[in-house]
Amino acid sequence: MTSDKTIGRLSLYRRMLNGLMAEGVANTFSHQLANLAGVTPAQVRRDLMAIGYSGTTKRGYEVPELVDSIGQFLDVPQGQGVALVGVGNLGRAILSYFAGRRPNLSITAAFDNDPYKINRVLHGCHCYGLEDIPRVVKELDIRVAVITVPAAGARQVADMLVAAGVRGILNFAPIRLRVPPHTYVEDIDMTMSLEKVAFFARKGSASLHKDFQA
Amino acid sequence: MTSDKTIGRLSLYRRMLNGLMAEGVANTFSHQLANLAGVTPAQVRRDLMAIGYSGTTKRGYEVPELVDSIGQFLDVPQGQGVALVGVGNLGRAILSYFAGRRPNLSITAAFDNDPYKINRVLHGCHCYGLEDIPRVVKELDIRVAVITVPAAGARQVADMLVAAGVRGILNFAPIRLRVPPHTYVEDIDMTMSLEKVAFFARKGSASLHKDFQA
DNA sequence: TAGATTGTTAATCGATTAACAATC
DNA sequence: TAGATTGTTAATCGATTAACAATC
Repeated sequence: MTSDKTIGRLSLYRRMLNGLMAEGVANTFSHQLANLAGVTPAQVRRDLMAIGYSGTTKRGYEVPELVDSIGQFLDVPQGQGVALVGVGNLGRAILSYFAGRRPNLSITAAFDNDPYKINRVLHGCHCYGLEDIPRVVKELDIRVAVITVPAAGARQVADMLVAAGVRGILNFAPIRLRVPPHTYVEDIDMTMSLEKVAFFARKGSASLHKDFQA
Repeated sequence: MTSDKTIGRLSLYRRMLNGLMAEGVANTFSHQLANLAGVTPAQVRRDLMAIGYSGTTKRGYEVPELVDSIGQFLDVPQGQGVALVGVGNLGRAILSYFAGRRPNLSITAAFDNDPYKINRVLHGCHCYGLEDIPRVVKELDIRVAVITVPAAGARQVADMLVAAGVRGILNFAPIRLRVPPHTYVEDIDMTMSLEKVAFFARKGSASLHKDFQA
């Protein structure tokens, strides 16, 4: 019963811990990790408790062990393939963004309906036609997809992906996808986000970011 | 005391209403709008109540009037300028994404430290050097910025923007910015989002998207 | 009127925070 | 031990939902 938000924070914690490891830090305390991730120490402890990792009162949390524990909890056992549909400006930017970033979670197939893009390799990723979605998704056993097509085509693409076996979608199209139960959709709505920022920039709301501890 | 989430939903409602207007629909009911936006009818009514727009029991909400009301609530009186810092793959994709989309909220200045990009025009937007941030932000009276630089440079960029007068930041860098109070930061963390999707795709969580009403 | 809808309050739900005993 | 930290429960907080009177 791990919540959506908990999973997001675990992803953050791991990133911070990787940063600490790179600096050669061997152990950390909940308040240090909390400060890096921007949450409360109690939150950190609750989240780590949820994945069954225990610290000690002396040293807190062992950084390499904790990274490992989070990985065991979050990651697919063997590297998960990801599909990206819609190789426009945004799609290409995302291909490049994820290229070689997380070997465990890399985009392994791209799809577009532009004949000039089909059968080319972009950022190390082969581009197929949309009609190849059923075949390629099944062949590569892809369960996760990113949708970066315009709103008008997003629903049809989502239907094809789900029919081919995709169970999680990161959706950049500004439209609500209709998916069957047990299919997870995460929306990134850049227009909505920018409008929110503009609103609060004008209204002077309190910061979303809590103040840091000195 | 309008919450973060309410503002986001208002942005969604407006988009749905614009779609309805394009179809020539003159009035709508809370349950119809709720179905389009993926929230409950009660939620829609509460949100619209918050901006002071009233429907009638006979016709529900007048679409054009409501679009206007939301605009008056959300939008800056005269078009707000937006700065974008970091004209890499992602930055260029976002420039293109917002180019001409919302005339009321368009990116009016881009910044990068690459000499090959400086003084060029990309997607209709002039690119300046990072050192021009203080001057240009003040000259154009920019209050909103998008950060698409790598994590290593994001904090420094945010500090420059805030010092120059920016009060809202849409941050794509995977790092927590440290901003003074009354500065609003909205993070879009694509790596975290994709990890969440991969997790729930594997674990088979219930869909984030509630089932639609038939 | 009857029926559907709105505006608004009360109840519910879930997540976060605060508090504190247990531990080293 | 004393002091700082962890694990865990209880209290709090805020947002969402349910319920219902008022309205046309």
